[in-house]
Order: sequence, then C-alpha cells, then structure tokens
Amino acid sequence: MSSEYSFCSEGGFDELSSSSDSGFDVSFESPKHESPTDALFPTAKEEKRKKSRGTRCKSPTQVLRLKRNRRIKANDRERHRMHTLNDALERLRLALPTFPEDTKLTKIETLRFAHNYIWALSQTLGKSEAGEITLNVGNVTVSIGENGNMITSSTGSCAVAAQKRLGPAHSAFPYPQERFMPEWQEYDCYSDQSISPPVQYQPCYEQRVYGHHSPHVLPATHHHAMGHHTNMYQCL
DNA sequence: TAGGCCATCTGGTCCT
DNA sequence: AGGACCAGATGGCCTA
Repeated sequence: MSSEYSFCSEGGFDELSSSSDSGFDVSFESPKHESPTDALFPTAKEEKRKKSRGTRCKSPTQVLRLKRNRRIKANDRERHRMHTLNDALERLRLALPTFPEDTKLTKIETLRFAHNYIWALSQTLGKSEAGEITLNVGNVTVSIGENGNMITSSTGSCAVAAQKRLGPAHSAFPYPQERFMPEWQEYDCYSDQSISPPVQYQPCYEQRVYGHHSPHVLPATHHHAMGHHTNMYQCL
C-alpha cells in the first residue's frame, strides 16, 4: 500500500492544467494511442516516458481522489456481493421446510437449519422406502411424501421460536403437537452429542486459506457467540 | 434501555 | 491495478 502512489510536490503532474483532470482516470494511457512501431522500437523519449508510467507523479489531491474513487468502487462491489449472498440465502430459505406462519429465519438460523437438514436428509436417504420419507432433525420431524410435506415439532422450542418472532399476540402456538408438550427444555445443542450431528461441525473455519490447498468446508458454528439460545433452528 | 439482527463501510490479504 | 473475499467496526431498527 505504501508504494501504491507516488506524488510529487514540484515538477510533477499539474492536475489543473491537465486535460485528463479526473486524477484517477487512466484512460489516457490507453494503448490505442500508441503505434505498433512505437511498441516494437521505442525511442529514447518513449522509453523514458514508459518508465515513468508505473509510478506517475500525482498531486496529493489526485492521490486522495484516486483513493476515494477506489473506495467507492470497493464499497459498490462489496454491497453487490452481499446482495448476491443474501439472494442465495433467500433461495436456501425457500428450499427449506418451514412452518406456514413462521417468519423469516435469520441468516445464521437458515444456515444452521440447512446444515442439519441436509445432514438428516443424507442420513435418511439410504434407509428410505418408496413412498414417504420421514426425517428426524433434532426436535423437528419432516415428512416428505406424495401427498405433501409436513413439518412437526416434538418439543415446545418451536413455539418459543414462533413466539419470539410473532410477538405476544401469537403466544398460543397453533400446532396441536405443541400444546400437548408439558414443557420444553433448554439445552446447549452443541454440547449435546446425542442430538446434534456429531461430525458435521468441523472446526476448520480458521483453517480457511486462499488457493487450492484445502477444500472449502462448511464453517463451524459459533456456539460461543450465540450463547444458549432456545431456538429450534439452532438446536436441531 | 439492552440485546439481537442487519446493512454498510473499511482496511487487509490474496489472486488474476 | 483491480477484483474477490474476509473480518471488524459502526449505526439503525426492532423487540422484550
């Protein structure tokens, strides 16, 4: 970064008198302005001009403008990237089974639910018979059949989740299964090896490296950050 | 008012 | 040089 710009206070580029006054506009460097002859047999003058290309002198104002422009572009890219990620997350939400009245899952809930759902699905595929598939995903049972799909909960944690999202007015959970549950219990789903997918949480998020040295893997869940939530999507 | 969730900005790192 | 990706910081909004 430190060698990224070079500006000179004297004898350098005069931005006010320059025709390419954008400061960060490098289009004036376009190769179309050069003849093939120049490229093959550069004159001494050309050689000198080319050498100064990479570190062209810029005024402090130009440097600031250049930095600002790059920052704006980077912000736009980042915004677009996040929107793309959100779109993908939305498609994932639509692919997951949900309660009809349940409000939108949060990002982390969606990822966790998808992770566990896929895990449960993979566990079930080998055992499934023709007709209906029943998945037991922690507290939630998902039935996939020709007559439609159904999702039910064996504990009240779903009611808690719905109540949290829908507000006090929806405190009575509309699903019969929930009403007959005497109580719901809290537990740390990441320390409960009997329920959570045992080997799916690979602690390799920190090992993520660029390049092709290691495969991409699902990020480890951040149980330390989420604390002891009582949410069906976390505790699956 | 505290806490959770989210979008955005930002600087760093790596890759092309 | 610029793009992609990432993680931390920040501020807004909402809810209990």
